Amino acid sequence: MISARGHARPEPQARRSSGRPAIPLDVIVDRALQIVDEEGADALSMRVLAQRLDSGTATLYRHFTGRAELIAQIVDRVFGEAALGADEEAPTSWQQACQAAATAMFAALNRHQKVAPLLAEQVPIGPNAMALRERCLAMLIDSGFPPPLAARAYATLARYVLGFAIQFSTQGAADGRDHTEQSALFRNCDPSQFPATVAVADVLPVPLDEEFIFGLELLIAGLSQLRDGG
Amino acid sequence: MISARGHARPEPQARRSSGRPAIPLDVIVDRALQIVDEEGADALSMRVLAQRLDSGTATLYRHFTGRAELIAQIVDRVFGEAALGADEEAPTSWQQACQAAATAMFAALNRHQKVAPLLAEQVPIGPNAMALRERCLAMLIDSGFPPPLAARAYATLARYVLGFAIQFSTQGAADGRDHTEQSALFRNCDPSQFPATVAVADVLPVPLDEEFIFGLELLIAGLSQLRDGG
DNA sequence: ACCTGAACACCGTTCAAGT
DNA sequence: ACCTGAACACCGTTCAAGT
Repeated sequence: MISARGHARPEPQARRSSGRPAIPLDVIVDRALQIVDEEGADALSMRVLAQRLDSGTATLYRHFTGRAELIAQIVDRVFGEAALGADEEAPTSWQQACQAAATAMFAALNRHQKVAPLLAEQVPIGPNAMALRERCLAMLIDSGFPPPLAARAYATLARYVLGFAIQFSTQGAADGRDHTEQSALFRNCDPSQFPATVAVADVLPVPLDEEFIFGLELLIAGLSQLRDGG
Repeated sequence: MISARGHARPEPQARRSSGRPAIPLDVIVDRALQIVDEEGADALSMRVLAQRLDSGTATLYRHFTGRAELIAQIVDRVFGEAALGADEEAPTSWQQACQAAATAMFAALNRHQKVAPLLAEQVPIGPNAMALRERCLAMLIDSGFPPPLAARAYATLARYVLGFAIQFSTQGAADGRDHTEQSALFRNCDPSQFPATVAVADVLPVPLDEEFIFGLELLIAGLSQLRDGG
């Protein structure tokens, strides 16, 4: 309330007329991620993004060379969240560290379910993605993994997380098929044609995070054997 | 050459004028897959597909309710190839059967590298995908896996393959970054900022199929332990 | 200097009109 | 009955013209 109407600038934050208060890049990426979260990746067009920012499409091309770069920044923001999540715990073993990192990435992609398909469009080389990869690889090497094994371990874990995260984007999506609906679909198969499918559908739905942990522990257990001289 | 000019129909196979020789659905899907293979998923538009078939976009909507259904059929065709590949070997253990199935799917997606992102758009429920899942689940249950374990095992393997296959679509793609170029990119990182990344990049590139087998064997070894009472 | 409306060449989808 | 041109409401991207 201090000097609320003191040396006020003309039009404190009016409707973004023709001044130069360029929109900060963070705000653009925030809004873009928001659109993806709320309405899906298909809903993110340069036009609607510009509109949400009270701007024009041409203005966006001042910040990004094109849609691909915008998407790269959205993806890297999610990697940033994953890095934060992985930091929360102080692991005492490389097994715990791997589990924490993979789970943090999984959680970040869970929070932003519609982002996963965007990961398929390009190899993540944003700063947050680079930092996260470096941290994981360094941790593995420090834990006694020879570099070739560390490389394979990281690649395997990363792709496992990605494969799982993609499942998010097809659940509760536009086609309205979520995880439990999907198991209902399998349960209603012709039992004479698909007996095994029906049998496991009866035992489903398994929560997705439980399915994720299941395979993650398999991989980590396998890595343990390899490292300790399998 | 028998009666080559006998009771010839008018215009043997001329330029698809206004007759009713409806284009067989297989041909449409063939052509669509061909476009995806050759020019990428983005190049597959209803317009260019119609053009390649000497037809119009509206005609396509007689065979498919929309683009989504066309894509579903393309995806299921690839599952069909995977099923054929898995059939080629007569496995003697569930471990071999899992390896064969996952490898066949991997190989099919390798042959059709640009198809992988399409898998992210919907849960595969085409006939070939259903049949492959049924076969795998039945094989696991027959091998003594309790249904809940079989369900998790299948989900884990399926998502692992998908996560790996997606990597295909980003290599050699429009951005011209392939697997070896990518490792070169990592090798050229700032070594003081990314020492571990540079260290493993020196030891790369690992062929993608070797990376794939590495994690696959980890998963199968882990499943063995679980089933035989871990 | 920075922003913008309007254009260009595309999309998926639909429908009245043709044969 | 089946096919089709042309339209509708969108895209990403660019550029001359505004302030």
